[in-house]
Amino acid sequence: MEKHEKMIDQVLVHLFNDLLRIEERTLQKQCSGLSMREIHIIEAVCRAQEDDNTMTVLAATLRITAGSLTVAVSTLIRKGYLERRQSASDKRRVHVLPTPAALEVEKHHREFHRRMVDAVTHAIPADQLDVLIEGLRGINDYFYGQEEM
Amino acid sequence: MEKHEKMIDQVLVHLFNDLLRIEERTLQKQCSGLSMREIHIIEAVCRAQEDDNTMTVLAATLRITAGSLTVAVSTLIRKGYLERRQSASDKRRVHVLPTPAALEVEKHHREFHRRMVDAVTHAIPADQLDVLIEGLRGINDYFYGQEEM
DNA sequence: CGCATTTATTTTGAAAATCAAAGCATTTGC
DNA sequence: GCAAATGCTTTGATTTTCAAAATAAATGCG
Repeated sequence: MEKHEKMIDQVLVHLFNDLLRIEERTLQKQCSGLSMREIHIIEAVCRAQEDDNTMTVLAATLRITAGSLTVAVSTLIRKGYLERRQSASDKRRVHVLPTPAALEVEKHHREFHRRMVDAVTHAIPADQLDVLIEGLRGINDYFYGQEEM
Repeated sequence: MEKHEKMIDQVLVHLFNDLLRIEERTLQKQCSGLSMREIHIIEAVCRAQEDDNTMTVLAATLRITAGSLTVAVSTLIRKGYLERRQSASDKRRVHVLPTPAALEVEKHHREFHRRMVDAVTHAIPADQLDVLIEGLRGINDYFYGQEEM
């Protein structure tokens, strides 16, 4: 690979692998007693739209089985981060809701993301930001355009 | 967040999360019978320099304990992907080596990376690649500069 | 309506991943 | 040489995960 390509590969794989790891460590430091999987579940619950917070939808979002999610949600309820509420219109459905403790976790999470984005916008001159954005959008489109790659 | 910032966040977190997932799915399709952890271990073994393929070094690279690696390597040996070889100069050390089957897995892996990089270089005009790389390097520096964030 | 089917979730049982701590063998340093 | 350090494996326990079975509710069709 050429120099440019090496750099891109480096960034795609190692930087972003590490970013995820740093995110994990940062959040776990602030949310002691929670595994990363649990933090992700809390995140998904907090971000879910009204009516997209059922077990099946959340499990699909998190890409785990509903059975796995049931177990995880149960322990998060025991730990005081989530609540179950049966749907009134369809009693089979269970809506999962965040407690204030969960919202606090999500606040840390959003704060982390904001700082990450700040790091980018400060790393590049404003007039080149557009170019960067365009490039990123290209990558985005490419990959979402052919997931079966 | 502004539009730009949303885009950056989207790319940093979701795209690259998804990329890792796509990579996993692609490789697992081609290397049936291997878990993602196993594929990562094979990758690390294939890429390790001579003498960096000992248990302790590999475990550090993979960020798992030596104990976990011992178990995983044992099953990969049983499956025919790896070999153990005791160091002649220091009999405590164990070098882990890939079999031809492992090299084949790694070939798929490199091929995936090459296509990923191609996707990027095709998505962005060559003259703008530098800006992108500079931005990414900025992220890199920022995060490695304050890992204790 | 009433019964079969589908849908949403939980439970169960088992497998895999992981770790910390203990154990073993070898090397290093004094 | 002997104590301490090093490199690795084993052990025992915990966590995560899944597939499949079980449960319960809704839907559809005759």
